[in-house]
Amino acid sequence: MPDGQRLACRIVETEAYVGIKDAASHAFAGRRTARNESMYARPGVAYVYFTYGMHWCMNVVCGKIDEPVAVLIRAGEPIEGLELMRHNRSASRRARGTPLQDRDLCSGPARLCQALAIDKSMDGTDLVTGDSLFIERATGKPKVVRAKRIGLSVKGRWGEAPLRYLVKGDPNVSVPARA
DNA sequence: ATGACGATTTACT
DNA sequence: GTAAATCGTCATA
Repeated sequence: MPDGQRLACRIVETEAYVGIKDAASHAFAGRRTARNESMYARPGVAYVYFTYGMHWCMNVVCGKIDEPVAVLIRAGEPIEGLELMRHNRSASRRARGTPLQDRDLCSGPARLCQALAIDKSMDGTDLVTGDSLFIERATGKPKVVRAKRIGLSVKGRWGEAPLRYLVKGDPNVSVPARA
């Protein structure tokens, strides 16, 4: 990070967007625009997009070149640099808000990006070889469960597909697994 | 050029 | 539970 402080979290929740057939994907039906160009890049690249007029979200591109498959990073467990994360997060939270808990730092796709200071400048960077933003191999074998994806407007097959993956029982997930 | 909308978050009733 | 916040992007014309 700019001031030398390292920020780290353990990814505990993701969602897959599986190509041009996926009606919920930004690349549905082969849509390819300036915004989602990174989805067509080589695997390991970050696809960072802006949404709702105020939020950034990050994906990891997983498909081959020209094959727009990506995984949205939806939540993480804060590991390192919590102080700076709190600062990053409280910047946008309105003054009277409730105190920021640790679990509020990275428990959502836009929250996580805000805590880690991820924005458009990270779009298209390589998360495998990068040094300013990167992903490390996981340690341990968490129990992972599947669920329907969150926040989609599409109905039917692609709205119902269980393409969300989350660590069972982890308090940092954005929305608890439904019973 | 214009209008509708969004892979969300937050506050409020 | 509902609704506001807020603006870049994209489809249509």
